[in-house]
Amino acid sequence: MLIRIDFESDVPIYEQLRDQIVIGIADGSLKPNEALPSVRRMSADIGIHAHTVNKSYAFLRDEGYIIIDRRSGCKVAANLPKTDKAFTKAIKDKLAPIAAEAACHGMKARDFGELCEEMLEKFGEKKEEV
Amino acid sequence: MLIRIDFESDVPIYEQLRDQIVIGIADGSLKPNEALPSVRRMSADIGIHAHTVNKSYAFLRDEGYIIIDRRSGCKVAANLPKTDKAFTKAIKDKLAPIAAEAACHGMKARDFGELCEEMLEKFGEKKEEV
Amino acid sequence: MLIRIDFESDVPIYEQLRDQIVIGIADGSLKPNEALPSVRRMSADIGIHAHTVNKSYAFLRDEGYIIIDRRSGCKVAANLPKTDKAFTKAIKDKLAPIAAEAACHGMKARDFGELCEEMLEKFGEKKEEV
Amino acid sequence: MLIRIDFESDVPIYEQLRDQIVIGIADGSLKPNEALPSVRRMSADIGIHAHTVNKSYAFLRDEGYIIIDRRSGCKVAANLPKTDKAFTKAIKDKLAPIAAEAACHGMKARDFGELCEEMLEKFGEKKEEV
DNA sequence: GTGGTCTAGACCACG
DNA sequence: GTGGTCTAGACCACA
Repeated sequence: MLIRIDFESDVPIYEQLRDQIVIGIADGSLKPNEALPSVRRMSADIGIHAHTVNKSYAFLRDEGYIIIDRRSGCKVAANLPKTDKAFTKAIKDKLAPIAAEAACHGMKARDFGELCEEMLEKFGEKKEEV
Repeated sequence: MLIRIDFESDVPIYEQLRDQIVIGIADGSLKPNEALPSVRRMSADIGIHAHTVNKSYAFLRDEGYIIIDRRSGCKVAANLPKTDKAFTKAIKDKLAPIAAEAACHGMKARDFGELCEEMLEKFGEKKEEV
Repeated sequence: MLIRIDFESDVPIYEQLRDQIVIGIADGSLKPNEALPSVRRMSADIGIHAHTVNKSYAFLRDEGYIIIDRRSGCKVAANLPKTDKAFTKAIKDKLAPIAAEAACHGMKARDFGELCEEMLEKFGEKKEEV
Repeated sequence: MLIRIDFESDVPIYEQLRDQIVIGIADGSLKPNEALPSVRRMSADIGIHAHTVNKSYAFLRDEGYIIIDRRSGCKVAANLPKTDKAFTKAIKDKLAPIAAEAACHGMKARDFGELCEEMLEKFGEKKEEV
């Protein structure tokens, strides 16, 4: 699980870290029940404050991606959350501005759909390799 | 062109406004060459400071969505930017964390692709109605 | 004398007009003693307020490029101002930020000098053609 | 790094500040990777509002001169932007009105070229001293 | 009328 | 501590 943070990005570091862990789970680099590096370890590895790692982990826990156990550390949740109505709505809200940008730039609905589909497929492929 | 700002949201107001204008252009509520409300007018309408509106407009101008004409204020660009390599990459970067979330929630690539495709189609439909 | 104004530019229109007239004098499109279009005519031709043309003309007069005669209209000055110490200093001040940009972008002094020299030579060539 | 702002000038303060920082980078007063004063510090030092400094910094960032690091504030970019076609064109556009003025004042192409060359050379000399 | 600049000062997120 | 956001309101240049 390689984490790459762009310190010059306008995206907060804790959010970049959270995103990359979610991507790691999606593509199988991180498997259910697999242990995550401890907060201290992770912060040392990528050179950021433990505080910041903590924030990312807390978000991931609240979203159901990971389990934080005071004694045994963190691990990826065995049962990842499922797609439900609320989740679909949340996804749509996040997608709306991006889809609008694509539409303004003259992208065809079909092409956009395929591009999105491919992105998910890639996660699936990587997962099988692992 | 109805603008709705969520003052509770952690998304900056100027970004919400920017997003909604892009969506407005995408769905045809705002047509190329159509005039936008003046900075003062918009700020009064939605109850935010003129500075904030200004910032949104400046972003939209830099991204090629609107034109700020020295004589007459702001209007939607006649020639919206086209899809190019850089844009596709930017879109993919924005999409990645969302796609990963969907994957983690067990969404099928096919379903995600269709969901995305439908979002763009909706813009097209609304546009034709207008 | 063809005038082209970019209404979307952040450079004020009166300044664009002033600049283009100076360029016209430099390249010989406008010769000493030649009459300029009246304020009214110019404003109608390029579709801007007479007020704005007036401002440009007033600047040009103050800088010694043109003569404004209440009765006979405007004409290019017969004796254009000469290079003196004050002018050289003014030029340098305007040049400084541009030169600094060039330096930061790794441009060689020699190349920058040649680029500048060529720009002036072009004016001279056009002048001879006229 | 001494900053001098002319509050009487018609050139916006944020632009004066931006220009002076670019000049500072050009002449070596500010070296790549060197930290810039924080927004607050700079605003206190030169007696202008933090907003105004912020605007200058944002411009410099967009132009590639400085890096805004989420952790430690601002520093001069390690890899300054290079001269490309777009940059050369931008330079020419900025140079055109100045060159025209020089031509009107009877300056020889050769002299103008040398004057420009010398300006860049000065930056180089100062840089070596540092 | 328009957008742009600047100030003053509050508040927040980030690290 | 840092930069970023937002408000409030003054003032200006432009057209």
